[in-house]
Amino acid sequence: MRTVDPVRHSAKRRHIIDTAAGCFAVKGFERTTVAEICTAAGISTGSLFHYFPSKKAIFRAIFEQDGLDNARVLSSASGWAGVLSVIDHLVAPLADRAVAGLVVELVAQAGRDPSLAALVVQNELALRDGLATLLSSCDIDPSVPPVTAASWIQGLVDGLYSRTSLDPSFDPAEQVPVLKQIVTRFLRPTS
Amino acid sequence: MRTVDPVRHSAKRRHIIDTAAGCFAVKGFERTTVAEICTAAGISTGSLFHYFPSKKAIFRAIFEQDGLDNARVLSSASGWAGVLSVIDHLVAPLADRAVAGLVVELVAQAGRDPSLAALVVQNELALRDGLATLLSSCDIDPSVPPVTAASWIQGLVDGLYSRTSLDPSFDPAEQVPVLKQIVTRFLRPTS
DNA sequence: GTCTATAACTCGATAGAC
DNA sequence: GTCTATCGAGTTATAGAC
Repeated sequence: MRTVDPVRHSAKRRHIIDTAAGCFAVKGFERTTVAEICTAAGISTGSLFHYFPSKKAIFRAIFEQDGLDNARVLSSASGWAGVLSVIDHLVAPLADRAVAGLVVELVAQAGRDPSLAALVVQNELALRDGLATLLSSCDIDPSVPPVTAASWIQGLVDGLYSRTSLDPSFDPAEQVPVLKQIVTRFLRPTS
Repeated sequence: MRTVDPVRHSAKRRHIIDTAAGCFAVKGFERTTVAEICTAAGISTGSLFHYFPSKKAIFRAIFEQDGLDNARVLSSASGWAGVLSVIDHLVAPLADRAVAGLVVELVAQAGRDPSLAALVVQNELALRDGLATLLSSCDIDPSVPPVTAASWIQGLVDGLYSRTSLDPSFDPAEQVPVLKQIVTRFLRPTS
């Protein structure tokens, strides 16, 4: 008889990931202690290490989850409206301004951990190719190759994150429509 | 009577800055030793510390120099051609792909050094405002505020750096014309 | 906790420009 | 003669091994 409910297990895992992401975003990776994550998540350290072997593993899991989320959103998107919905999904985390700091932490840690860097590259390429496939089915300017278009959508999203973290007067929520306008004028100049 | 030649002095300073920037770009800040910088620059450690009080000061000076360069280019630019020339200047460092790693180092160090972070913010805002002033004198879409347009040009340049460091198949030199096309379609949709 | 290796930084001396 | 640029061995702090 198995007493473990796989649904509960992954829900709890997800809860720890989300809580830890919030901590890392605010305080950075090194400065966040495992004890803080446990307190914030309302669990014991023993319980946490039942789900993750190390603090690094939690950090890594955040971005594995991110890759899975992107894949899910991509698979349920279609047409030009789908492209815009993927953009919405990519920028949604910025509703909490601190996540711009989380990305900074990611890049910093990736510089010190090649396997984390490999995960980042893998996620980026998967997103690029998924977006490119989606764009192929849209009525976009035929002079722009879909992979180029996809890369630049990623680049614009990167720019939104970068501006948010570097310019205190830059309000990402207010700038999302501008981002979509730029994408639209680039890829569908006549519409 | 002054025996110091200010031209020679600043030329040597500049030489050290450029050499160190190359080292930092390749190996990162912590992993490059001042001995390596000295060897690369063809000077002794004693000489290096005659020009800079610390290794951190050299790193900081790279971005102070960058801010000065940007200000110089901005002041000699005018009209739409000036906007494009500023973009050329901003992306020029990517001719050496390793500099994408230098900005990663900058972000990582800024996270640990508030005074460096302050310098970064100051440079970003100065560039934004300089670009906005330049754009005000251009014939751009009046529905886009110049400060918004300037921020997004910075965002696109950030995106180019970010894609270059994250996607090995992304060739920045080849993508610069695309960047300009995006900016043009965004700000001058009719031309 | 102690030890060692490494790397940032110091200092006194020297050479040469004015 | 004075003042500056240069040198490089020496000092000290620290990070990692055991």
